[in-house]
Amino acid sequence: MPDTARSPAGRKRSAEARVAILEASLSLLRRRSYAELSCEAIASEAGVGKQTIYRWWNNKADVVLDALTEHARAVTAPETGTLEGDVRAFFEATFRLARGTRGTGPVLKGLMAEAQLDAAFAPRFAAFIETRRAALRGVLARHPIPDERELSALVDMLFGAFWYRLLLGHGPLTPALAATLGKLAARGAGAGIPITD
Amino acid sequence: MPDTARSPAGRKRSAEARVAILEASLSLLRRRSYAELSCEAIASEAGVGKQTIYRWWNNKADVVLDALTEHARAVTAPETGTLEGDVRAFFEATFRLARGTRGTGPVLKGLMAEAQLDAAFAPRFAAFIETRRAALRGVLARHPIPDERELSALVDMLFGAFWYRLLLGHGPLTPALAATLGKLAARGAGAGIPITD
Amino acid sequence: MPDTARSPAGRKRSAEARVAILEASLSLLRRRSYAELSCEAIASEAGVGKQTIYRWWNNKADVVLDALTEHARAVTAPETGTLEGDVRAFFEATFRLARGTRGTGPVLKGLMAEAQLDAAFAPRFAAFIETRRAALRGVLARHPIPDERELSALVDMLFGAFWYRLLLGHGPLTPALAATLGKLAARGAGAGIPITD
Amino acid sequence: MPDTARSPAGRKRSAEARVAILEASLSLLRRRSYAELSCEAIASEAGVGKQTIYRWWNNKADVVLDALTEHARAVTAPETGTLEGDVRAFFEATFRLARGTRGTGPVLKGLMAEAQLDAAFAPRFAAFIETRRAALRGVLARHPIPDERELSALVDMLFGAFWYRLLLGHGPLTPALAATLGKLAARGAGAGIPITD
DNA sequence: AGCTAACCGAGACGGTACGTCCCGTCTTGCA
DNA sequence: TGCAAGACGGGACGTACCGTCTCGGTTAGCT
Repeated sequence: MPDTARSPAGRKRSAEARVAILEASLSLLRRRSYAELSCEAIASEAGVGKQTIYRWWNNKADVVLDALTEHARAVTAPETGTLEGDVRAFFEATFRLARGTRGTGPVLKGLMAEAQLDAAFAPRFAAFIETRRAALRGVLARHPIPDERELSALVDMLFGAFWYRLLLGHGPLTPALAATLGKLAARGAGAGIPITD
Repeated sequence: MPDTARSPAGRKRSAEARVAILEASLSLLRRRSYAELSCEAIASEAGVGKQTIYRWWNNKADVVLDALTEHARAVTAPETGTLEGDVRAFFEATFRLARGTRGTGPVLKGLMAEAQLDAAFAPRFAAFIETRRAALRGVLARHPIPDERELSALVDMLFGAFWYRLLLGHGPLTPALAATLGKLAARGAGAGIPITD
Repeated sequence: MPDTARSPAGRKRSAEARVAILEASLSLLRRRSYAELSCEAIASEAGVGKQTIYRWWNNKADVVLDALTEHARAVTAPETGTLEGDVRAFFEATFRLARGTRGTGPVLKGLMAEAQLDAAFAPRFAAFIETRRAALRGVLARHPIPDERELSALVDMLFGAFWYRLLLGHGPLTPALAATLGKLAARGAGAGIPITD
Repeated sequence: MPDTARSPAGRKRSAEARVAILEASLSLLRRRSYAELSCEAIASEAGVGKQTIYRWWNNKADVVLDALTEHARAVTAPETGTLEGDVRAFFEATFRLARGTRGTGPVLKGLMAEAQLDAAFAPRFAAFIETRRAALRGVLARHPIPDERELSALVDMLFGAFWYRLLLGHGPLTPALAATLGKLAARGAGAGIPITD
């Protein structure tokens, strides 16, 4: 008995409506801030009923996260041979995306904000974030890191610096910062240094 | 001519109303989340007209930041003699506050969220954050750090790790993490290592 | 091609909400004065969102006028054979309604007040008033009135006396007054008198 | 000792403040409607504290009634020899005032409205109105009117017509109307007609 | 070919909070 | 004590969105 899952009766989900909603979200986010976005505005912009949004998503954060994931390219970190170079390259790419043409940075900030205010959204956003953390872990794993606890802390420090600057805006996300992060990461990982703990 | 600064005409600001509002905010935050807080509820809880809130603050974020600043003890970082120890002590104290009895952590998350959504609030929150960054810089300044750029990045990495974990909640803010941060900071600062840049 | 008038899209107006609002208005007006009435109280009493009121009416005056029109019985003026008798009967009925059980008088006063304070409401109230004026004109038209100008003035004098007493309250709206109005109207209409203008 | 009434201690009432308030009211009423008037605006316009208004008046209606009484000329009705002529002259003057340069009409409408909404103001406004009614009674008293009840009704009909048109605005307050009122009043008073009641 | 269920757009619904306006009262310091 | 200034507790305003619900109409797969 291969498959008892009956194909559900009734009309199928409209692909047109789905992409219209996702694109309307991004289109509105180009014109106004995340805070000014509303599900009503998305529905209106997309030429779609509000129910069609709430049928498939929970709220605007959910929609935007979906839209972002859809359009987001994975940050590709070329292998440079050294941990310093790999980290530097990873964050140069990350920073470029955050500063990017379509203003991914502001949207990320909005989603992070929503994750703080909406307990139901938090795990969904955390899952999205986890993919990025995993990517950085993958980069660091190319090189010997003595301790799991230190590796975890290092990932948090590196991404933390990124988010901290992104959210507070007290300093720019420049290639120079990426370089410095690479250098400090290399030292912190104890590249070539006997750990004397 | 002693002082030409005339005392402004009219009734003085009521200190009772001010503290009633600040305490009502904190009282409500003990019972419900920051997202569920509203200016109307604060006014009602404080037995105060809404206008009295809007006369002196812009929104709930402003009120809560004020209340938090009022009640916040400065994180005291004892001198331990080593950079590692100082950083470790600083973040042990910081983590303790964030986990603290009155739930400072969730409130900080709410304020950070608000700073992302309300452009007018962002600089006020950034100023609050800046006092904490300055404190950490003061701690690091006890020890030789070669480069201003690296110092700045190190501060962002350390506080970034704190905020990153606080906001995402993927890992705990334990003394063990504080210890690891101290260790990595010491290495990153190049303690005893010739910088070969 | 029978009918191109498409039914408008979307959910239909709720008849329950409409009558709940109108009845809540009247219910509240039985307990408190028109001035003390508020749209918020109506919404609360009716178990309805405020927006549902503002979607279909402009303010409380609009709602109350609607409610009044809904429940108002047309004043029926029996034919008595003479102008004096007809006018007398008309105003006996009118006075009875104004003194009436459900306190139509106070509500009329409130609406008249609103018409003075709200330029947008004035024409709606005037239209309501016009139906009453037309009724009286109909009564007078049963009898020969020499001049349109005098007819118009007579109508204004008769209704004016009613409103003047209703609004100022310096004299009662008794059947005796209705009788006197009938008598004066008959004389003013020049019953049996050659007009020598 | 005839008078123990001590002259009250403290500063005397400021005449400047009083006239400033009354003139500010009229000045504002020239620019905006009665409904848009507020005590706060009067105080601001007069350069006066709000308390100074509330010390001597109850609300804006009280102030405006005072200002109106202050500036109002009594309507003078010349004796013409006939009841018709006297009434006509009286209402020509009355209409002229209502249409007048400073827009007395709209202000009267506002006060009448207020009298409906504010039970405390109603008797004060009624007293003001009574002076006008007494004036018209005086005019009619020059001529023989058979019955007190009819005299009273006639006054209400005449003033009623005036107020009815003023409040509803369905017809103009022209000299022609004054003439018609005079004519109908004369007939109603039974000028030369044997009352056969 | 019809049935039926789920989809779709539109938009009204009950509800919450917003930020503003004005009320009438009170406090403050000066005249 | 009066006065200008203006903060205070309070109440209602009219608006914006929330997330849910009804409409009438459309689009499939299953009988």
